Amino acid sequence: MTGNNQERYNPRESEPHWQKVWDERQSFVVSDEDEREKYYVLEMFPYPSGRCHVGHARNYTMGDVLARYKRANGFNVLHPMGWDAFGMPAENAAIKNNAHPKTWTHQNIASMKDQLKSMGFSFDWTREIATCDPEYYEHQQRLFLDFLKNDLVYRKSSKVNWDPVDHTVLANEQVIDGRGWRSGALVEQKELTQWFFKITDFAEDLLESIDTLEDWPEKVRIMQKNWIGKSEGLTVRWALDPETAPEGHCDLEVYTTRPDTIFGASFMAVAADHPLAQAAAKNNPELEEFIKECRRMGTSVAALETAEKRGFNTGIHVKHPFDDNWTLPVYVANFVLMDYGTGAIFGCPSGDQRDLDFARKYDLPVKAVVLPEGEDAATFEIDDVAYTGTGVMINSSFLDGMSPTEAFDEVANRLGNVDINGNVQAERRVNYRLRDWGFSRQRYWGCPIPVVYCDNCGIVPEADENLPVELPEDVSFDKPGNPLDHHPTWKDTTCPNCDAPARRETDTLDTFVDSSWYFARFTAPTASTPTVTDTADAWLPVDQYIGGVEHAILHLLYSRGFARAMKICGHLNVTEPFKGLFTQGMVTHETYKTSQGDWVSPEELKFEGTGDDRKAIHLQSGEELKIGSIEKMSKSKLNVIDMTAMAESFGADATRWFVLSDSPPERDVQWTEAGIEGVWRYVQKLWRLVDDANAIISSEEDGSAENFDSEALLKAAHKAVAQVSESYENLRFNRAIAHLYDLTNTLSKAVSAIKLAPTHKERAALRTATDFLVKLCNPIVPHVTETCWARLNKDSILADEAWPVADESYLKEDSIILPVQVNGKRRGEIEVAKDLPKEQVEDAALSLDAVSRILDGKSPKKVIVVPGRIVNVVV
RNA sequence: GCGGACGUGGUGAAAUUGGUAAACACAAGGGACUUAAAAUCCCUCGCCUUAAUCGGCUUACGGGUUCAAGUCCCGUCGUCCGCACCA
Repeated sequence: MTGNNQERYNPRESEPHWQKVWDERQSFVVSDEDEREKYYVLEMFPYPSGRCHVGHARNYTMGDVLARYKRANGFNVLHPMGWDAFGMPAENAAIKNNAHPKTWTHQNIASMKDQLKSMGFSFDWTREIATCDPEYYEHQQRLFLDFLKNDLVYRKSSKVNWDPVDHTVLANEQVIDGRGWRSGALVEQKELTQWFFKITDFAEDLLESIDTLEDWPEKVRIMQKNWIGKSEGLTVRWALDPETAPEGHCDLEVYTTRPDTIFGASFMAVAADHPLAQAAAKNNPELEEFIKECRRMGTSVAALETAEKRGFNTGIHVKHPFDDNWTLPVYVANFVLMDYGTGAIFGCPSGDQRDLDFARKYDLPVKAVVLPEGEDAATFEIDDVAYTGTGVMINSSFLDGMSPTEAFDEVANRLGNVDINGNVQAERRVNYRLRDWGFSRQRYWGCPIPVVYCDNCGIVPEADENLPVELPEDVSFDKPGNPLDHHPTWKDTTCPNCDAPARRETDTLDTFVDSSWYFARFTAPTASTPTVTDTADAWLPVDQYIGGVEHAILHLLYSRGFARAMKICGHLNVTEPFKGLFTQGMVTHETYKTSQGDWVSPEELKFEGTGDDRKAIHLQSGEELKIGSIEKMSKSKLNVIDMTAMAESFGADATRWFVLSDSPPERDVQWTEAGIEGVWRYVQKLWRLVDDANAIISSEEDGSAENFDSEALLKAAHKAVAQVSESYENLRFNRAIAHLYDLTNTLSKAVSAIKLAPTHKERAALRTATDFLVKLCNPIVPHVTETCWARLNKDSILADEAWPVADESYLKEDSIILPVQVNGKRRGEIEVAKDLPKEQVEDAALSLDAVSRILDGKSPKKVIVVPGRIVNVVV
């Protein structure tokens, strides 16, 4: 390092400067007319919670690096940004601070947009959309009406969490230990008629097409497959014992994927909402109380399934399909879901852990019916672990000796021919775990559902010319419940059909609807129809979609379902909206709470002590805070670190580099600022190094003596181009950074090796290596590299420059170093020509001192030569 | 409870996907330069043993497959994400 330059790179000056230059030149504004090949990079758009946090920084930096890299590679890159702007926090702010959701949201958007701009992200801001703007949701309403016309949405009754004190519907998140978060009242389940999107129409296609999503992470594909949950089973009708059957009920239909275990059945269980349970409860107050208790559990599956398994014997009995004299009790059980299958099961304790736990609890028989290989039928017993594997049927009458698969078919065939109360007793049925998407919300801050209820005409779609159905602004949040419903006049309208007075739908759409098609709207953000089909087809699918793993199922599945529905309605022609998916790891942080249970932000506390004695002290009150678990950064838990706080001290470039360095992008990271000083030093070093190199490059004098190996420098430079390009291509940003450090170190050594006037060759090598380094770093640190580029006397800006190309001839290695192992342990290494024949490699390895010492004159048992990799001598 | 992942030095991690474990960094320690500090540069840095080399051990834990395992298989423990009204 010559180190004679005492100047420093100043991001405070350079960053706004280059942002202005890019802005003025419209460097990132993309045109539909461009002839070059398209590339659509999209990061999941943010909810405008107020400020961007470092998790956002990680997400958007990844997308930006890819966008800039692809642009330099000659693609016409679409890289838009917008706002997922409807949602509960805006209403909560309205209740808490008396801020109107619209004002609150727009202020947040303005502030977050400033933050994003200051980070130098290459978004095409001319395409910005906010889902809460009528210009956006008008088209969403159009989509809704098209779906309605095409039979893709419908109404049905379903359950919500009901707060009986606040008279309001609660989100699962607002139910804490079975109580409403504000009122503290025990939550009840309540039936409401709501709007549903028929995503199950696409279940089979959504499942099958997963195999075509080759650029998706395997884990997401597995999760979606499991979520759709296709199973092939049997519905079986069990005759009720007439003695015990409630009036009007003669059989009970269950769904099972294991009809082979039918002789292991020991009880029946139905959901609390099952008609048979309802009927049985009519003259059984205790059962009625039990059912009521089940309804107090909230609606989330996680809550239901983690609750203690409980059942209530209804006194009803069923007859076993293969034995009239065998009756089984019918229970109402809190773990049976009305939504899945038929809402009723038969319990086979030996073959299902949950059934076994239930049987042990209520002292029901446990009979093994599948014998694992290697066990003896006479002694095999189920203790407290159910056996779910395969084997041979036992204790199962005519099924004995069959495999479970054969037994499945046998049961299906036999019962398929039996008539019970006018129906076949058993039918094969393909079942999906996937349910239709209930997307009505009883809230204000969402897209109004454009339908009208007319006493004459019933449910009437709003006329197209009346769209958008706009949210009223004069709403009050004084009382709980849906402000749209409370509004004195808003719901009064006239029927688009008959002009009679009518009422508007007061439910709004789930915010997941907003994000299920925004990627399509970005392709024509101001069009007077939801999309312009040709334009959408030209841009879609999104080539690389980047966002958190937490969206692996719902958002991505809904979007896939919407794309199919939009295709049916003619808005798109693609089926799969996201060709490539990258799920970044979450940025996590400790959480802190006061003794009252209020969350405290990390900015409002200090630490005392270390290790086990570490204490968090609230700055304001001096109170010792409870240090909670490490969780995903979220506004609701206040464990967020502001995105630009670091940028204000160290610059956007250093922040961008920092969030990508070290950790692989798909891995969760616990946020820490440790290391940012090192990045700051690197940015300074890069700038200084370019400056020093430039001084040498631009000197006119050619020396005659070599200062450094210029061939080696060129080799390193070209190798870096290959490695860094490959890393960007595969979104392995941490590896790209390691390679960039390597090239920087090599270049830096060359520059500081210059003691005499450099030769012409040396200056040429330095020029190439320096240009490459600056270009390779540019996607991550675009501001400082533009400054460097200008320093190198270039008359272009880097944003317009093409990506460097590695010269293959520099990438070849003539000789390689092979490690030599003896019995799998490394004992030495040999340097050999790259294509040296195996025998000669073997000889070279055996002649190593370390090897011959161990061999001690004996000949080896075997020598394994893996070309280009390793030699292993087995003794 | 169910589904999906992850676990490597003081720290973040790398390992061409079964082939030299610890690349590249951060932190720490030592040194050079300086009146001093900052900045910068050089050196050391998994553990044990040794003056140093040599040697031995080491990828959460316990088994297994293989010439060879961080990587594949089985089990255990821990952490995180999702579970349909948070976004």
